[in-house]
Amino acid sequence: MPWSILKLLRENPEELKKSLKRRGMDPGVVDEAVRLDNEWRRLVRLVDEIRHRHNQVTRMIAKARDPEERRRLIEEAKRIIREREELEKKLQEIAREREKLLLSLPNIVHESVPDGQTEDDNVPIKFWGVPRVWRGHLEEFRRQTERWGFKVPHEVIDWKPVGHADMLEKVLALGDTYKAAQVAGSRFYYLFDDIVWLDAALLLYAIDFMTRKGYRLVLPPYMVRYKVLMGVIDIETFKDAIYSIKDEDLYLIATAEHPLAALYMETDIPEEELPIKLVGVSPCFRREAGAGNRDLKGIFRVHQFHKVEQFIYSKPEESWDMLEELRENTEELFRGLGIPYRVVNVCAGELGHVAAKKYDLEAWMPAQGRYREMASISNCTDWQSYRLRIRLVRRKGMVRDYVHTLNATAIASTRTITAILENFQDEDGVVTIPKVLRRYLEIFPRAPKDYIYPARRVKRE
RNA sequence: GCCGGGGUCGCCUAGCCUGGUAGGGCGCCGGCCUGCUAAGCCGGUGGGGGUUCACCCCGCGCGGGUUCAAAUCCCGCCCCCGGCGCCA
Repeated sequence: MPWSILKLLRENPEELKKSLKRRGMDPGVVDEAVRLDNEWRRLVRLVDEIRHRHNQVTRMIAKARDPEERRRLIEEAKRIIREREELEKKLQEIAREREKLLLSLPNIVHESVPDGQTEDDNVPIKFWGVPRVWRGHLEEFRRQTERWGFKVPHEVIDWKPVGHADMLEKVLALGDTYKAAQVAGSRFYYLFDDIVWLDAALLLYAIDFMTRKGYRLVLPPYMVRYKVLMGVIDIETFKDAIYSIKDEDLYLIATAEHPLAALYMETDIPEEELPIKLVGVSPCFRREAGAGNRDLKGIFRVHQFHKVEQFIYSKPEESWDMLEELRENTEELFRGLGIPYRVVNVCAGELGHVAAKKYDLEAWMPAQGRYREMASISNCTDWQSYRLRIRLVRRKGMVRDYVHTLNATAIASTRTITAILENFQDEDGVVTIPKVLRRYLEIFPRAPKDYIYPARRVKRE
């Protein structure tokens, strides 16, 4: 019984309740789960006993030579079956309920995760870069940094930067979300020319960086079966995020994490092969059903984008170090781009079912005067591997444990583009392209190299 | 999409026709033996329950059915291989 949640449920249900309370969930499900688990175990014992009796009689029939004896035993077997069927029905019912409830339980919150239920309760652990802060945002900026005791060096500017949505559509005129809305709906987009080059360059930058670190490059399926999704996300996320294919058991992936986690489903991994480090590249499709009217303008929150994703299968005892490695990778990528950011330790209530701990990397957005999520870095411990039956086999004693899975954004194209548009525009609307992207652009004659120029003059009041 | 062949306990494989406790090899784990290594010998090797080494149940791609009894017979689905068709 190596699954951490079941283990805790049986050995220390109070701890499990605490974890649920920290997530702002009803801890009552734990009592219900304990009750169902006990009842299930009781019924398993009963049913096993009857099956045993039936097996005994059945074996005697095979041996019986006397026809009268045989007839008598078959009658006896039939009688036992009638008795068995009733209990089996009950067991099946309880087993289903138990399974449903167990699979609905969220991951156990790690002790280093801060309390809290909203974004405001996330705790910044570090700031990097020298953010440009418009004079009108100064007070807001101080609140977002000093509240946590950080003194963040920043450059004060007197002109107000243009928001990423207006930069894209009005200043640069390289995106059209109105036409896209007509064609596909809101939260879709057409991108043109330099922005498309930028998208491609960002992906290559991340792929190059991650593969140099020894991560294996993977292009995964963009659609997966229902069974796979239930192995990697919870039912709520499924409803809010996942697009399905009509008349097929296929669903568009919301991130490469899903097919990467499933790459080893129903597999025993020898411990000497761990950690397995992958970098996936794929489009991501998200319904954003729970998003309401948030970020309706521009390309910050959209139904499709490209992402380079880091993924690690790890031994349980190494996963917390791996989480820090993934965080460092993502940070290095954003430092390379020169985008000022902070890293927050996401509070218990905002974690999502799957993760035991999660960091978000948030870029400073000079036009909004806020840090906004660019990347997220999670340790899912054995939550996914239990469901997908991914185990590691230890040589010593041939022990089977569940591996730990971790995932992290390397680069999500559209979001990173919004950060570039806001951070690297000058007063005239010219956008400077991060130097690290140059090598991925210079081989193409028509790609921009150093700057993206505005289509029209920036009007300021 | 059609026709044919196949999917067995980590890997390979026997058993299927003719229903009656799933056998062997490799690998691995533990032990014995042995100057060392190798070989050899013995036991173990999936999931679950349990009074935790007694024992029991389940497990032969998945799900149903027939039967006292299903790896074995029947039906549906998934996947793999070969052939045909279609196709960027």
